[in-house]
Amino acid sequence: MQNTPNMNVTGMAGHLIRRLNQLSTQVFMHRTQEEGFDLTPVQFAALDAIYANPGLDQARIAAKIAYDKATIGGVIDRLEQKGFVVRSISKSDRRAREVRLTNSGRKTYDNILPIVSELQTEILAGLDPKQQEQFRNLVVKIIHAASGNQE
Amino acid sequence: MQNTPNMNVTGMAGHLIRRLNQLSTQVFMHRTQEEGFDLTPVQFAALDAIYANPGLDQARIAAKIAYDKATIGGVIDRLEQKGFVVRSISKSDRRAREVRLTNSGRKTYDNILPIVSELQTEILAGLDPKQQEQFRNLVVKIIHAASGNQE
DNA sequence: CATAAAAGGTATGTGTACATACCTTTTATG
DNA sequence: CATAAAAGGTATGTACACATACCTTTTATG
Repeated sequence: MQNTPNMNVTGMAGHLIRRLNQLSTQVFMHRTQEEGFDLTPVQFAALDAIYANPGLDQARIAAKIAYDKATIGGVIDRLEQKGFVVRSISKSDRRAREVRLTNSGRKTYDNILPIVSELQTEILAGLDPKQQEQFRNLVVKIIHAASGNQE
Repeated sequence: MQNTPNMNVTGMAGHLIRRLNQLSTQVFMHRTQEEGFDLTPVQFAALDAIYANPGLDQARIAAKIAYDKATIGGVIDRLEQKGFVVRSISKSDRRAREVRLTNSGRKTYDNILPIVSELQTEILAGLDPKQQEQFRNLVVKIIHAASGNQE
């Protein structure tokens, strides 16, 4: 299946990637809801970044998980509504909002993390362990090539 | 990088896939806009499905490109506003809306297809041709495993 | 053939995703 | 040190993405 001008759209990388993302999101939502959680993949990613870096401001959170600052604003809004984080104005920079987990947020994160870790394998269920490893390596290579980036 | 409970979120499959999709969408939008087109990846996918199957109804289009019928409704709305497609009530089933390309839609599709084909390689720029092939094969395997599906 | 179930679409609501514009605050520059 | 440029956030607008509810029409079943 070469990427010639004759290739069907459904065989193109972009289309396959979109479907992969659909699949990934669906597995995440179904599995976590089954366990009684109410978090989206993005909300979980933000929670993770804040857990690892208490007091991080929104711009830094956005950069860490590769998001637009406008998007992250809304995500933090919803995490705040759910009582998982609190925002406070930074003393060193009055423009910045520092974000921290509440006890509820920390507890939720601790409880959901093993489930999220586990469901990663479910997303890649079509691949054996060696292929899963291969897949991850290829994706990391693609992402790194596309942007001089962080992690 | 095994997927252990200790794995960082940014190394998890779900997160990598989300970033891949971001990248893919960005390349699509930037390249096609550079060439003067105003189409999203989803709009292009719909256009392709209609091009290949004139008179297809919305439910069938949605199934072909793996979308929710509610989402496809909006996508077709916008393609109609741009003058690329027309909708008509099916004679054999008055619930169904048959969708067809206009001359403008056909011309736009013909002109944008080579650009979209080309940009697929740009998305996977970090991989050599053999790895790109490997990547596509792995993704197809994942998607097929996740759903008894069409193509 | 009457009625229930199913299917095609639209409407509504939530949540990304991001561009652009805007306001405030900070930093850089002359 | 005044002012411009840059950075942090919010607001607004467009476009997915999908769940749920709802209406209409078709199909299945007794």
